[in-house]
Amino acid sequence: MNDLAPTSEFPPPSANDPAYLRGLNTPQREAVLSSDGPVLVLAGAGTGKTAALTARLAHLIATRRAWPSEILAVTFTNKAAREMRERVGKIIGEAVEGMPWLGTFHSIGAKMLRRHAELVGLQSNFTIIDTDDQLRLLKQLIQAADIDDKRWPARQLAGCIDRWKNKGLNPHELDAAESELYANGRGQELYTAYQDRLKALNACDFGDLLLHMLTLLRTDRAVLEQYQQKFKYILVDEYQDTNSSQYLWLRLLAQARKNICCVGDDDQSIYSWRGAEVANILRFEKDFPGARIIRLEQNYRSTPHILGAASGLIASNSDRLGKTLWTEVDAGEKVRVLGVWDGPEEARRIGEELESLSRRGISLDRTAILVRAQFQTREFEDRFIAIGMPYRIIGGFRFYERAEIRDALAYLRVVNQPADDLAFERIFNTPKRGLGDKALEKVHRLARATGLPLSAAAFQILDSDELPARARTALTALMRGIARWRDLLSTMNPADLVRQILDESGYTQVLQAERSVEASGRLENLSELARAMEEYESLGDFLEHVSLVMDNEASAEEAKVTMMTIHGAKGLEFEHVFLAGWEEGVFPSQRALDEGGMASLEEERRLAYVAITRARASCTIVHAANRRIYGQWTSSIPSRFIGELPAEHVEEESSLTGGASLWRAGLSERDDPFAHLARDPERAARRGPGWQRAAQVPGGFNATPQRVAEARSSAISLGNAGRSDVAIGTRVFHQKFGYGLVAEKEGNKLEIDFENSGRKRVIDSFVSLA
DNA sequence: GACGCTATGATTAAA
DNA sequence: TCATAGCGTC
Repeated sequence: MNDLAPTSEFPPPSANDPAYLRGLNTPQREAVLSSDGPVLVLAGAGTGKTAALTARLAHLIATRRAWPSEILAVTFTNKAAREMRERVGKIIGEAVEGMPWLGTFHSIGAKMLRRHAELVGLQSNFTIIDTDDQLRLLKQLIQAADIDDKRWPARQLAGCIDRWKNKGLNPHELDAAESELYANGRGQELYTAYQDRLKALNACDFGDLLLHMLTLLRTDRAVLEQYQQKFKYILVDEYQDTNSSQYLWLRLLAQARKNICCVGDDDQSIYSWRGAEVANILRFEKDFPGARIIRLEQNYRSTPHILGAASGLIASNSDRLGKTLWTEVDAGEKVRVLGVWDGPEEARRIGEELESLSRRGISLDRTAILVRAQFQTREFEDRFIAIGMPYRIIGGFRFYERAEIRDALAYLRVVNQPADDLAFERIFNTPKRGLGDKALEKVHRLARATGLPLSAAAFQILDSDELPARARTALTALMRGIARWRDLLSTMNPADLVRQILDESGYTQVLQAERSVEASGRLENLSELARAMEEYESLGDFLEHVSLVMDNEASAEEAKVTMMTIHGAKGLEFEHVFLAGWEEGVFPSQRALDEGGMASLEEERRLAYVAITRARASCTIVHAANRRIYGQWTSSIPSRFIGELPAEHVEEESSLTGGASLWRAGLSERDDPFAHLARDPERAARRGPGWQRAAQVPGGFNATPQRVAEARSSAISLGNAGRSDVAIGTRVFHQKFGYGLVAEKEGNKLEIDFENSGRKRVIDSFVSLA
């Protein structure tokens, strides 16, 4: 147990203590006051980690050890960053405004990268593409490489690339085994092509924000030293979630001064599947010899039974740094384990419990239902709609992922960054303006032939007869718009600009004409977007913000029960928590077990630990004997995690004859709840990784990066000299118009007298010598 | 180019 | 079961 005696080297609490130290316990004080040298704070769930962290920041600034601008403080989510900024602001006041380096790994990476973009072959106004753009781009590359995208889906390649970037590997640094992960060893080739393409588009994906910076810090001594000098103190939240790339990045930055403080909890590491390495936390002492390790173990959140149940469960894991959570609170309910017949009953029972809590005057805002996977929320939705139980589901679509928002952003991106081909493709025929695949293909061909971005090629193609009259009219209107909007960019504020764009592009009109509830919701979202933009001075600022930060704030009107995944609940707490679907196959997830074996089981167990420790006053675990999975009724057995809860902290209840304890005794791992899948050989065959093996058609893809070209805002020729093998009088052939003689030549634009179609204006890259 | 059918596959998720 | 992506037809 902890004692109240102060650590000898630090002064004991006194009345003269600055405000930020008051109310902290001994280890928390230690975490705040041990400002110099490497420190690892192992902070258990609910142990006042954020309080200690913010106090530490305040302490560094108050004691003049560093200016706010000399502290690097990184978090994983915007929410955490915002919260820290707010709390530090409360302590140190205005000075928090001067903390430019408090943010997420990605926002800080982006900020640094914009300063040094040219060193990695980008311009500082590079676009940050999201996963949607990424997939479309990869799809194109996969097709260009003649790979069957059925066998080797773009998603999978995206997953590999993500993985490589998480590990800090550039394309040339992949070994054969990594490259083997995609298309029989063509992973490296595709990764290279992808990176080249991104550079040509003057774009980055999320992983690049870290990887490019890491590469720079590794290879450019001047840049590294600059930042090592700048950051006197480094602070890292949720250290157990760092991936290799982030780890290496931190280690380089911290190497000079070694004033690094990492806060984390190995028991709450639940993101290994997205590249997090618990090993980072385990090897901290090796990386920074003499590091001070501080444990925060006093829990201010949960009752002893809840802590006891959670601690007992996590004790089954191996390789823990080990912490013993304790609390001064001494009363409280046991964790309740409830066995029900099936999914609908689970929803019914939890609904009743919530109603009863509500009747006892407990706000539904303080309750939550946590699930392993999003699909489990459906059962509850059905029930709650029926009984009128107010609920909110966290997760799913975010604001900027909505189609209309992405469309609007695509317009802005094209205006802001002419080389953004992905955005241009998106708006090309949105709203529908009669420009189909054929027209896009033409523009593509010209862009490829000239090395211009799509929007520049589109301007050019208007001066020719390549497009049918209708398409040309439509494209002319679009391009005139783009030119106009680009002109307005410097004079008009971004909010007004987006309104004008939506208006003039016909986007608003189409939605207004629809007159559906959906459409009006979209219009609503778009005006919300414009409103959000009013805070920004330049479009560039806004786009940076939106790609990294924007998320939808939950509206707080009526009290509602919250439904979300356990992953989503990490870092949150609720008075009363319901944990649904604790059955083998659902939780622990069969899929995780199949893929990762023992390591995954332990991660699932940590997930269970996170789930239980979200609860302050009560925690109810529910398991159903029958559940419909993918439309098939499946009988299931209670999760092994239920059996691992220490009996003295648990109270069982069952609506079934025989009781839940019956199952607990005998049935453990022998039943496969997904056995029905195995009985259906055709379905089962599709589950295995066997389909990944297949011969690939070899094909060459030209990986040479295109040069990033600025498009002009008018349709004049870009000074292109045109082909030298074509002159007036040359006989040429054109796909659509046939044979003809060149009559006029101006740059790359030709006027040709065609034998059958008369005189036409065409662009030289569309003709061949006859 | 729009619509409708069929095949397919299906955690967790931040920036 | 259910959502979606891709394909084929009008």
